Amino acid sequence: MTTASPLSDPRDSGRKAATRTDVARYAGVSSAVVSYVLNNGPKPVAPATKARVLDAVAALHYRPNATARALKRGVADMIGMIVPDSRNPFFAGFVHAIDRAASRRGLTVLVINSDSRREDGSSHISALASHQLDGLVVADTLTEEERALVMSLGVNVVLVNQFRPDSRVVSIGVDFYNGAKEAVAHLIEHGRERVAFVGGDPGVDERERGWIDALGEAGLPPGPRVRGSFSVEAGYAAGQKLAAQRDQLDAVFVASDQLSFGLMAALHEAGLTIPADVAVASFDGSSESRYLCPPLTTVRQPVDEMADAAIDALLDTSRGAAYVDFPTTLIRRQSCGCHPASS
Amino acid sequence: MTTASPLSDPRDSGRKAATRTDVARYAGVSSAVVSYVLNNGPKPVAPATKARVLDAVAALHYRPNATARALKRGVADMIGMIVPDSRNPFFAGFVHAIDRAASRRGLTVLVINSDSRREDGSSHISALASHQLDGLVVADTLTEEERALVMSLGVNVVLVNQFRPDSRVVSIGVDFYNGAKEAVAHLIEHGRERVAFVGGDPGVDERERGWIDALGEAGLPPGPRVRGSFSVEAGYAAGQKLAAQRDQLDAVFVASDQLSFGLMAALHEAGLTIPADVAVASFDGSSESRYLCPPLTTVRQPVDEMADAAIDALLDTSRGAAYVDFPTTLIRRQSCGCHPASS
DNA sequence: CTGAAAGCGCTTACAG
DNA sequence: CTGAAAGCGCTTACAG
Repeated sequence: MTTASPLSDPRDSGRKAATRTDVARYAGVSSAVVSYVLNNGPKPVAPATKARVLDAVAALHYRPNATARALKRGVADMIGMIVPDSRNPFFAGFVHAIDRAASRRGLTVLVINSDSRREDGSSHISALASHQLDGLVVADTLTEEERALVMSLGVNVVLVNQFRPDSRVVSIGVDFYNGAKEAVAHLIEHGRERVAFVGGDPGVDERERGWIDALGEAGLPPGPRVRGSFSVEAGYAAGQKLAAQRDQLDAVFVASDQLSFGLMAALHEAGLTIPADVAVASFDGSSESRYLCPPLTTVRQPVDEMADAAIDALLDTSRGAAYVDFPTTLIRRQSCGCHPASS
Repeated sequence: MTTASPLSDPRDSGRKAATRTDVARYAGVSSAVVSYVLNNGPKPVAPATKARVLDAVAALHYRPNATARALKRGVADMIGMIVPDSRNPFFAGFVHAIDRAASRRGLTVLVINSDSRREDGSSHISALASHQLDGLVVADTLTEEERALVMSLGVNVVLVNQFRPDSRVVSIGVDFYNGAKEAVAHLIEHGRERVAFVGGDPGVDERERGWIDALGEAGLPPGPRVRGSFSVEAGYAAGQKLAAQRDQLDAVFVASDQLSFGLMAALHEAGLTIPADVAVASFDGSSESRYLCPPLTTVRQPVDEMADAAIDALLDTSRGAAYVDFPTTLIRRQSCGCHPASS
């Protein structure tokens, strides 16, 4: 049985890909010299020889085999990234930022969605690690068991956006607490006194604490609180729930843009006007937030800077465990009650 | 210089990862037998021996090296995917669907965003292909040169969602033409007579033809037409443009949900009511579309089915070049003028 | 049922 | 400046 694929260009079928040996033979040099030329070292090569090698590479359409290179060198010029769900705009943006930062350094990014692999326990993490990764970016909330596994992998790890940073590794995040506090304080400046909270699982989230404290400092009691997952659906459900108790709130602080997306849809369907009936302030600063109706006031996370720092930390192994907190920026748009700049 | 990283668990620092040889020695067998056990073949292994090997694997925390395996076998159990921008919800959904489909078959997906790598010409495609891929899913519009490169890679290729399918390979798409036609016909059923079009680059898009023909069959002339990229920003700009000539239209057919997202924001800002002033019908059926205000009427692409078919085509090399067209489904929500089901 | 050995395509220390 | 050779960690045909 031949492996010639009918899907590939007929002109190429049956023709095997050229290897370094083919190139060496064609150029009349050793395979070592081919490597020296292609890698610009570690040995110098005479210009004339180099030209011959390059000609051979072009003539044979030679493409180096990254797998063989990775096996020999021990690293694959590839970093792994674990996210809960890459469809979530916040993670989509983060993955993209990591991809750009990695790309600038000649690295490829291998992304694993844990939501589509949770069924096989933590084996997706091992599977990821088997690829000779240069490092691993974890943007997912891991169980203690998974954390232990990640630590034991022998690969550099950086945690991003964890609620509970780990003292054993580099963690990069934003100042959830003060970001949340600023947003809630802003709602209070608009005269809101019954500010609800919509967010994630109990106890782990600094944003919830920021919400309580901002209220407390203004002498206000916490409003209704709805916790769930960070999905649009959960936001929608929270919106329905809050709409049903609309007399108990005049504003909501939402822990993620994705949640706000669903929440605002539910509020609209219930006939509530934003911000007149309920003001909304959110968290993340996704690019979509600007296009919601009304445009969403949200606490921006500096995703590009965080991605850059994450890659740097991954590559610079001399750096010990540390927690790096990036500051957030409150983006004031209309959902909180601010007026459009142009009018 | 030691390579022990301060980022890894101190308990592991200095300890090198176990290899198949270590496991073999520990279990008192040959490395071949370790392979037979781990791969369930190709040779049978006595139960007692197998147990010893498994014990050794556990004791040494052995994890097979995927790179070495890929080098030896010639394939990496990995498929590549090229998308223009994984942040776009439509592509994010598609990547996710491909990831799930691949995951079910034990494959990993390596995603390349061409927008963050366009600068280096088509070298990102070669770089992708150097990883011993089992196949390549192309969800990006390629130049003729890039197409030629992809074809010459010697790797199975399937094109998804191309405006212009390629007769040389398997192409998987939806029936853009009839999907668009159905959406526009639906707007006409709502009594709209001046239906605008917002879409992509001139000439390449069957959705534009579907729009014209639906109008033509109803004896209606084409409304205003705005073309650009498929970004939210382009949709916003298109919305501003159409709002400025609001007297020339009473509906818009938009070629993608992402575009609709920006368009609706611009229409709202201009003080227009959807669907009262302008009805909107869109294309893609992203999960977000349901949460827009008002909920977006959109032509759904069966992304999961398409992803499954794409992976099947990639793996089944006996299948020749073909074009597979999936049917679309019109999802009627409120933006076209339909009333909510519940009221 | 088990093992010795070749080889996948690279890189690089070593020798010239 | 160039090359012969070892070796990265696997898989598998071949032999027992």
